[in-house]
This record gives sequence, C-alpha cells and structure tokens, in this order.
Amino acid sequence: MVDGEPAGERAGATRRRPGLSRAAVLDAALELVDRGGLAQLSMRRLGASLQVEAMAIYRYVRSRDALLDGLVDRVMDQLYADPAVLLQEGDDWADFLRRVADGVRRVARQHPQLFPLIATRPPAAPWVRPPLRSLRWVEGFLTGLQSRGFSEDGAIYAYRAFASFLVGHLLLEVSAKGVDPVPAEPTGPPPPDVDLSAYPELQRLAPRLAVEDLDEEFSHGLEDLLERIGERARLARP
Amino acid sequence: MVDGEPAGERAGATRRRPGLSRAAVLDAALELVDRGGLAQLSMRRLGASLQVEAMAIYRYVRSRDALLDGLVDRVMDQLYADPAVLLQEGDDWADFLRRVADGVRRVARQHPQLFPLIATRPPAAPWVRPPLRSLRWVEGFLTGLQSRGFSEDGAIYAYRAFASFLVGHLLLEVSAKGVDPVPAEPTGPPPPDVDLSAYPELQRLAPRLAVEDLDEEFSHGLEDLLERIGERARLARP
DNA sequence: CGGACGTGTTTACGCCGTATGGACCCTGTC
DNA sequence: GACAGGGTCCATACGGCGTAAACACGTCCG
Repeated sequence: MVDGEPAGERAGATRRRPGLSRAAVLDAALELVDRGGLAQLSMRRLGASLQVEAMAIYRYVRSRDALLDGLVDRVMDQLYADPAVLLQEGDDWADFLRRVADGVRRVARQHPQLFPLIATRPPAAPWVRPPLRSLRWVEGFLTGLQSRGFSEDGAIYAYRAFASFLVGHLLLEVSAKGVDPVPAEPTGPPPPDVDLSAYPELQRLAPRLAVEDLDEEFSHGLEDLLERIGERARLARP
Repeated sequence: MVDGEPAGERAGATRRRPGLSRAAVLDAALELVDRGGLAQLSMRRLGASLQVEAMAIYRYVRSRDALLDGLVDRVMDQLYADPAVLLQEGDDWADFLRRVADGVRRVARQHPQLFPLIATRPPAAPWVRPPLRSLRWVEGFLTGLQSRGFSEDGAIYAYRAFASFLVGHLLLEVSAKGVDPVPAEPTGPPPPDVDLSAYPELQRLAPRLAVEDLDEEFSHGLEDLLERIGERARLARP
C-alpha cells in the first residue's frame, strides 16, 4: 500500500478478523485452482482472496511448493474421510475397490486442475503410488483388502495395479477436457479445431474417435482389473 | 551487461556464431530440463546456455508455454522416427505394440523430468491421448493395427487402452524415482525416510512394498493388456 | 502493568516472462 | 562498389513473482 491508511485503521482491521488457519488457506487456494488453474495460484492472489498480504500465508505454509503438497494432501484426506469410500459391513473386496475407484474419480472430476498434481507430485516414499498417495491411504487400502481375505502379497499387488489403473484412466479423462488454458474472457472463437488434411486415416476415423463414453470405459476397465486381481489372489492362495 | 564491452566487440561476437535454430533451442532446453528439472528452464537460463540473450529465443518459440509444447512434440516425434518402434516386416500386432511400449518407456526413463508434461499437457484434440499425443502417432498407431487385421473399432479400442496403460505405469515409474527435487548440491544427509510409527500395517509390509521389479511389472502388465486387446478384437471379428 | 507471543504488514531483493525498439550483418540489386 | 531491405540478436523496461527480514500491533499471562 503506497499510500496506506492511518495506522489505527490498519490495526483495527487486524483485530476482529476470524483469523487465518491452515484449513482456510488451503480451501481458498483450492478454489483459486479450481477456477482458473494452477497458474492463477500465486501467493499474492491467494493473500488477496483472503484479504491479507501475501506474506501472512507463510505462517501456515512453508512455501508455495508446500502449499501445493498441502492441497494434494487435503483433497485426498477428505476423500479418505468420505463415508462413501469406507469399507462397509457387507462389502467384499471388489465392492471396496469399486467404492475407492468411484471416490477417486469423483475427486478427479471435481478438481480437474489439481488432479495432475495428485498424479505427478513426488510421493513421500518411492513405494507410495499416486493417486493413493498418503500413508494413511496405503495403510487403509492394504488392511481393507487383507480384512477381506487377501494375502499380504496379494494386497500389495492389488495396490500397485489399482493405482496404475486410476492414474492411467483419470489423468486422461481430465486432460481430455482441456481444462488447462483458463478461459477467463467470455471466449472468442471456439477452438479452431485441428487440421487433419495430412492424416487420411484420422479423417476417416475422427467421428468414431470423438465418441467416448468415459463412464463406460472406466467401469469396464475397472471390472477387467478386478477380475485380474481376483484371479491373481486365487492363484496365490487357492 | 551493466558495463558493456566496446560496441565493436559485441558486434564481433555476433558475427560468426553458427546461429540459433528451433532444433538447437529445443535441444538446449531439453538438456536443461533433464539435468535440473522443469524449474531450471527459464528463458534467461536457456539463453545463457545458448550464449545468447533470452529475447533471442522468441524468434523460434512464441512463449515459454509453446516451448514446453515444443519439447513434448520433439521428444515424441523423435520416437516416432526411431527404427526400433517402426512396424517391421514379420511383426504381428502384438509385436508392434510391444515395440511402441518399449519405446515410450525408454523415452520416459531418458527424460523423467519431462514425462509428466508428456502425460498431462492438454492434447491437440480431446480424443488424442497422451503419451501417444501427436496426430502422427495416432495415425501411425491406427493404421499399424489395421494393417495387421484390426477392425476400425478394434484399433480405436486398443489405442485408448494402450495409452491409459502407458500413462498409468510410466508416470508412476518416473515419479517413484523422486526426480523432482533437483539435488544440485552434493547432497546433505540422505532423505530422512518416512515415519511409519502411526501405521502398523505399513511397518510390517514396508520391506515388501519397497521391493518393486518395475521391468517385470511393466511387461507383465503389458502382456495382460495385449491379451485383453486380442480377445476383444477376436470377439468383434471372429 | 510489563513483557512474551502470535499474527499480519512493510519493505526489499533477485528472478521471471515478455513487449518494444534499435543495432548490426547478410543478401540482392544496380 | 553503393545501398536498401530484411533477418537476427541485443538493450531496456515493466509488472508480477516467491520469499527473507524486520517490524507493528493485539492478546494474554505473570
């Protein structure tokens, strides 16, 4: 503020603000990312959206990088607490995996701008696999499967295959939406489409390529995966 | 240059440089990314590594963002030109897919810092799926499979499943290496490891979780996928 | 009442991407 | 040889960025 308000005013402004908190910071950051994309998330803008100077944020977050990690953790932690993904009384292992898969997919669709980060930030340990990337998730996943009869190795195998499946499908699903560019203005001409003149086969197949039922593809792929995992578990411990 | 050299000197320096080119710019940028990570790639540093002022680069690249796209394209184009991934005389469709999978995996391991970009940058059209993300690749992939007896729908199905598989496995493979943080200095203490005390199951299983034979996992997953694709193709056109 | 503590502000530094305009060389034409 | 034109690169500048450091202020505890 070059021409600041009188000191008393500033002090007064400080007094009865509800005050920041790590959760408030993360929520505001998440909203900035959801509308506008990662590029919109700067410490200064985040501060402004919280009615605070940028530097105030550093009380709650070590650095911008740590803020991004915090976002990823928060979103996945919230999912972990979601009753819809918890292992339920009557569930068998396949029901459990379906629940988790649906939950993660919901996260990906709710936060398409964040999901690439969930998928690509370096995990805490090399054996942790995005998107199930908190220790809590790994623990919960492995115990969940073992409580439904999986061997240790079977559970580990399932964890790996399951994580790869989710990343593979969901990353493509959110990137297909082309969420990155941040429209912002009321949009000029719609994207000029692609010039396929050099690619005869694509010209022929473009209509069919464009038809994608992502719901169907995801659940079909998931059932295939479950079958593979089940088969493997049966082989290992008949 | 605050205290510049005499004008004649500067002019002289300009005279007999081989001159930039888009390829030289991209190669230099790729090297910066490979050592040091994306964060190291700034226009100024890239200029310095080419012995040129940052602004000179803008003759060959519209913006930093376009530079990133250029990197992704270049790497994947080079792969497309690699004889080892071309469809060969005696190949059946499965051989072809194995070639491509190996090639993409090689790219991921050669450029682990770039691969997340290959996987996550918004593609040219919504039906283009990373990492096979140039129109040329889509065209080549679809014609390759059709030349080996696949129907149009079968080829499209295979394209989608194959791309998801590659992203899922390779992204995890490169992120597991924890390439992001840019060591730079001779490294202080090795990473302090994770505190597992709150996660009994993880403590028990950590040794087994840490054992990963990524080669085996990749090729096993690939063979599973090929079987699924083949089965689907057989169903559709018996 | 006085100090410690926590919270948010101020200021400042160095880096970033990039718009703009100018300096220089090369080339082609007479 | 002279000279105009265009291509290539440089110099400068602007606004925004992340963040270190010192500081102001309100609160609470003795």
